[in-house]
Order: sequence, then structure tokens, then C-alpha cells
Amino acid sequence: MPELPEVETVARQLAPLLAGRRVRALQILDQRLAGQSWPDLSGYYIATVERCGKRVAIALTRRRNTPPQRWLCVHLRMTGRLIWVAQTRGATADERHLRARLDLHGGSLLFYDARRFGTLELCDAHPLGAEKGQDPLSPALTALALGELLAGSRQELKPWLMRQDRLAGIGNIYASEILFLAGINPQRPAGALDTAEVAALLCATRTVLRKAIKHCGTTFSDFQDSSGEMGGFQRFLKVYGRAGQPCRRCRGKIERIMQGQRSTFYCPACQPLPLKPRRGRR
DNA sequence: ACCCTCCTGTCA
DNA sequence: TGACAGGAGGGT
Repeated sequence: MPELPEVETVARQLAPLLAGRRVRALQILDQRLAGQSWPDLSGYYIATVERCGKRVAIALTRRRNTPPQRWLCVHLRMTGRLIWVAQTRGATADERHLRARLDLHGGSLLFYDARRFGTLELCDAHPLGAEKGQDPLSPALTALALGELLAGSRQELKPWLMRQDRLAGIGNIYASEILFLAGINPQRPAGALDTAEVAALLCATRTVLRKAIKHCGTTFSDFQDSSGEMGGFQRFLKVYGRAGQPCRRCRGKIERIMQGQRSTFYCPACQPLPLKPRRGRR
């Protein structure tokens, strides 16, 4: 379930629950995660919980009110979930996909992951420094800066938007939604947008992501104590998952195509290809 | 620019 | 049974 808005939601909700608590132990239950050597984290305090691209970064400090020295970084990939359970009630309901657990004083953070694509890593520096792509919500990303990132790329725009080394955080759902709002065809070459289109793309990106964050993302189960709850953005989806259904704007038919082995949803009428190939060089 | 792969689950 | 799933890294 993880794209930027979902991860942001997880981080925001976990932060007040975890901050200030002290680590009892980190238990790695899945061999796939045990690859790296895991030092003993007991005694560390949790300083903050932040989102970094699509990662949740849990900042750890040896002593309260001192800068963090280590960061436990979780990437949820397709099916990862972080679930907070207060106290250590007896047996947890579903142990089936439990891959790791961070036991704290007062509760446990459980990492579930059915497909086991998710990752856990311990960093010795703030993970923001290792993040190659820019945060789409950062004020540093101006239309000019976005234009420079796009310039020269012949990659199709929708797969380009999902490149984490350019913009960090956009995934398959929001890439389609953003392009619909911007009125830009997903198959346009990324480097061929004119300045007005770049501005529209940036505006749509911010609008969609902010609104999704406001509604706690699209579909996912709550991590308070595993009461399954849908992210509120589900009902605002304009194109994703709506192939064959009428466009909410023009009543035309939403199409589904494959780009780089991933589904793309769009409205051919609202997101037309330009008649003439654009001036865009290169 | 394409392909496959990592894994498991769900749905037509 | 096969297609597909919110991700990403590898290879050619």
C-alpha cells in the first residue's frame, strides 16, 4: 500500500505513538531480512518517525534529547504494513506474515509483509542524504527545477513519474491520477513538455498528493490495533482501476494500457496526444 | 526501451 | 489456471 501519501500517513500516525519510547529489542523473524548484521538496539530511544521518499525512517538516539545516531528505515514495497500494538497483550491475532517486530516499552511495532518484498535497514546517517530523488512536496521543487529534471528524457511520462531517482514517492496509483488532473497523456515523452505543461504537471502532483495525505491515503488497514480501515482517498480516484468506466469529467471511456509492465489508466479524451509532435528536440 | 525476478495472495 | 497486484533492482 505504499506510495508517498500512505507512507506519510503511517509516519505521521506512528510518530506520536513511538516518540520518546525506549527499545527493548528488535526481532527479525524473516530470514530474508536477516541478511545484514543487526546490532543490539536495546536501550535506544525513538526520537522521531519521518517519511523519506517511500521509506519510514525511525530515528534512534542513545540518550534523550540528543541528535539521533541511527535510523531504522522501513520500505513497505507492495504489501508491507506497520502495526502498533499497545502493551504486549497475549498472542497477537495473525502471526502469519509477521516478518519483524520492534519491541518497545509500552508496546510493539509489528512489521507484516505478505509478499516479503519489504526491506528493513539500519542507517548510520539520515536517510534523506541517500535519497536520490527530490521530494515532490518540497518547496525546492519549482516548475523550473522540474523542467530541468524532465529535460532530455525520451522516457514515457508516466513511467518517468515513478522513477524514484527523479522524484521520490510517486507510485502507480498517483502517477495515473496526477496525469489525469494535469490533462497530459501518459505516453508523452517526458522531455517534450512545454513550460505550461510542466507547470500543470507540478501543480497536479502537489494537489493530488496533498489531497491524498489529507484523506490518509488510498486503502489500507489501520495500524492502531488492526481494525481494517480504508484510506479515504479511494473515493476520489478519477482513473485508477476504472478501465471501461465513464470518465468523471467527460463521460468518455477510461482506458487501461501497459507501460513498463505496469497498468496505466487514463482518459484519451481528457488526456489527448498532441496532433503534431511537439517541438521538443532531442 | 524492454524483459525478468523477487514473493504470496486474490480474483475472474 | 492464469492474470494481476500499491515496488524496485537487475540484466540485455
